[in-house]
Amino acid sequence: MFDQFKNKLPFDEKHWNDYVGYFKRIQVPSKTTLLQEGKISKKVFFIEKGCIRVWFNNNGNDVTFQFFLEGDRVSSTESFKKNIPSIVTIETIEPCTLWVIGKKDMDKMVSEAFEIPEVREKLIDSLFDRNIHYMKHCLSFIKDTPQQRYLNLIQEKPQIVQRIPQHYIASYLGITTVHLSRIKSKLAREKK
Amino acid sequence: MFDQFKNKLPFDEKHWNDYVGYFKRIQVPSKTTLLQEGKISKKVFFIEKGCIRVWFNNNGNDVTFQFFLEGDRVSSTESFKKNIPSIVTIETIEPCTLWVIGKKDMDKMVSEAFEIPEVREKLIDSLFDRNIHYMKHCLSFIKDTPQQRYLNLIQEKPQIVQRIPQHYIASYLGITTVHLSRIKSKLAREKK
DNA sequence: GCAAGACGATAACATTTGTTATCGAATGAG
DNA sequence: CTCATTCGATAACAAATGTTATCGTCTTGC
Repeated sequence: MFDQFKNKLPFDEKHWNDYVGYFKRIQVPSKTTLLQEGKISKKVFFIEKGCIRVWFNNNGNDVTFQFFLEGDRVSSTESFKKNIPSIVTIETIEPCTLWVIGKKDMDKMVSEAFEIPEVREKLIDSLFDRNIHYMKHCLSFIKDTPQQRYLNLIQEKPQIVQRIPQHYIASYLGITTVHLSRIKSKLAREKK
Repeated sequence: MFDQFKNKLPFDEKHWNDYVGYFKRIQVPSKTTLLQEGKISKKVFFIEKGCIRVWFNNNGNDVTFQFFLEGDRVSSTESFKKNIPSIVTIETIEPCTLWVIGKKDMDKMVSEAFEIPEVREKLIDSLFDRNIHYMKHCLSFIKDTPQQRYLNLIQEKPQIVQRIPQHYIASYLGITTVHLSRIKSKLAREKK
């Protein structure tokens, strides 16, 4: 059942039995807050079913920063790692089935993983990959129009556009719902 | 003389003598390309004097992504780490005095640093810090107006606004030079 | 020192994006 | 099932931002 998260876990397939007991399966309704902004993150979530968004509070109106779907790992990484208050809120969008692991267990896993050179290398690589991902995300805001960003999103994560309420997508793209609506209708018109 | 880079180097102060020979001091004129987009990065630069920008090629017009000043370390991190073609170009803005280290030496330093737990921890922390930095940079494009981003830049790196040509700053902020000019004159008017 | 080009300010106009309001369809609680 | 609420589309208008062009100043190479 962990097939889904294989490449998101800091250990090798053959060690599953050692660690599987660390994880707890939970079900939560939609709009559940998994981590509140300002709190210190003590858990990491793996999504078996459902979707989640991570958002920032920008004096009152929320700014959606990332979406997560089945097979993804979700946490406020920096809060979790450094024991500092999270700057983001983590919230379910749909009813979710999640696997949860606590900080102590996760830390144990990670530190043991670090003893194995190739696993260590994989973990560090994933940090670099995250960096590259964020860089490109930034860049997209500088060089692309909102319409282009919307098209990119459709291309890269088509499920998101289908499953997720439009106002979350608009805030993710950095525009208003009205403008997103305009973009959609313009694209539909051009398609004909 | 390495005081300037103390916290950017992957080893402890007391090991300087072991490594100092790896670095070469060079002087280059302004507008020198230190790494061309598409090439694989084999060097890391440390700025003793001068400033540098990192930019993306966006079909013809360049998009400045980051500025670096005295004391900063500059490289195309992902290209350097993974031996893949760089997506960015690194270019001097002013005549620069730099310290350069090649990949083989750098790798040696890093792998040795990883044997020392507290240095390893520091290195990994810095990867997380980079992540947080990029996240916040992204976020700024979603939630702030160009004027606010300009004010942030003045606050965080006042030197940049003073030393760096305006068209680079405009592209860094994601706006045109004309618009930056408007923002500046508007701010000047309001100040009076 | 001079000429060519780079740089920054500004204006006029065009386009994009935000704001507010309205409407109908979809959704969810009871 | 029904009513209240949420969600998405659309319109009219306002504000922000881009485009193009012009001008004067400042660099820079020669």
